[in-house]
Amino acid sequence: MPRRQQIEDAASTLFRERGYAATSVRDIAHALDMQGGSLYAHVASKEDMLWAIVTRAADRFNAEVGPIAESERTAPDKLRDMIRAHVAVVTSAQKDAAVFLHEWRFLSQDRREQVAARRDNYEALFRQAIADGIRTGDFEPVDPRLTAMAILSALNGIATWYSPDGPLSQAQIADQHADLFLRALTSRTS
Amino acid sequence: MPRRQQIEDAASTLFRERGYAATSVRDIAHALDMQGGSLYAHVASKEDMLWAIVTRAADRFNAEVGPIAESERTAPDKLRDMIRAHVAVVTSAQKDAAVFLHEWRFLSQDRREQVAARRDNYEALFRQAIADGIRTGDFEPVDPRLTAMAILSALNGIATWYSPDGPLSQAQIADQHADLFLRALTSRTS
DNA sequence: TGACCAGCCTAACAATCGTTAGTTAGACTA
DNA sequence: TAGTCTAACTAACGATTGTTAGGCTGGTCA
Repeated sequence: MPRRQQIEDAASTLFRERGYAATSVRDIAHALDMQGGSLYAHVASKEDMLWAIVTRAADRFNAEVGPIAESERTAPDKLRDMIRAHVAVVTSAQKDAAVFLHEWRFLSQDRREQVAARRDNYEALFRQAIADGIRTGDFEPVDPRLTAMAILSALNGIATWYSPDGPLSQAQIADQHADLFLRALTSRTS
Repeated sequence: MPRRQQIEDAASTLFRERGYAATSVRDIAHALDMQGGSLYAHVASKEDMLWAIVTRAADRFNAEVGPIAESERTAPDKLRDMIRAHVAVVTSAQKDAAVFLHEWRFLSQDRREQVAARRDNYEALFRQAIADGIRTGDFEPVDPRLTAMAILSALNGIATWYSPDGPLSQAQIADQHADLFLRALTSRTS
């Protein structure tokens, strides 16, 4: 594994455990048996490491969920698979996802704005799927914005407590969440 | 308002905006037109301010939701009101709630353990209500632990985006969430 | 063999951190 | 009036922060 990625991985671990502001450059270097200053042969700044992790995670979410959102199928089927894909990213790239979700506010202003924009686009995929389902009558007439936020908050919360050693597998967690929210959305007067 | 509480309020604002680790004691003092060292006439340490905010928020949640959880009524009615009460705290004590939810990990180990224990007790109220509803046949046979976590993650997420100036009132947000999750839980073969 | 190069080291920088100590000005109280 | 309390100040402490500069080492390639 290239050195640069080892550094980002170590940074991701520590940023997740202690938070960005409470993690020193020397902490990251020490995790790799290096000296603090040596990091700067590979990285321009501390914020660059955070930026790399955040974009990496954002790319993952878009890559996994985007194609599903753009596919042609009924809203319930689509939303179910979007939820599953989102959970898959949260659990399989857990460290990056957690850093992405909680530490992005420590980026510089313009980078922070980029993240906010990407995040809004991403949330719009869920809003749109929900709105489509309401239009076709598959879903109850809920507020798409509020509901999308509720779903994503619940799914993102998984990053906080999930453990690969836990009693529930990735797939079980994903399916149970998908079931829960589809039951919440699906009209019962069908 | 007593000076001590003014300090905690200013600290709550800044801890929420910038995070605990990225907020200096001098920042807090400056927000009150004081000098950094002057704070220590009122507060023993920076961590003490965080501790005060965190316990204050935890007390609020227990005070509002606890009595409902202990009351005697059907599971759906109980859970609906628990959700409403939780949302009411999140929206009305937003700053404290956000600090409680995101910054408690910066406490010392024993205090952190106290918070973790209280948090687990609190989540158990929701787990229990869900389990009761399943036993009586009012709710679908979901995993109570996972479902409680999903609900609380969604409700806590409100602290991130809620604004009193937004288009939705506290009550609307609370009701829509309650509706959503009760629909998700309520068996349709009734 | 000799030049090159990535990878890491040491040492230091200016700034900022949480915290302490000693002091001062004004308001209450005996 | 003298004494005490409150709330703030200034100045400094040792430690740690992100970052930079310059030097050393081991292997790669001509």
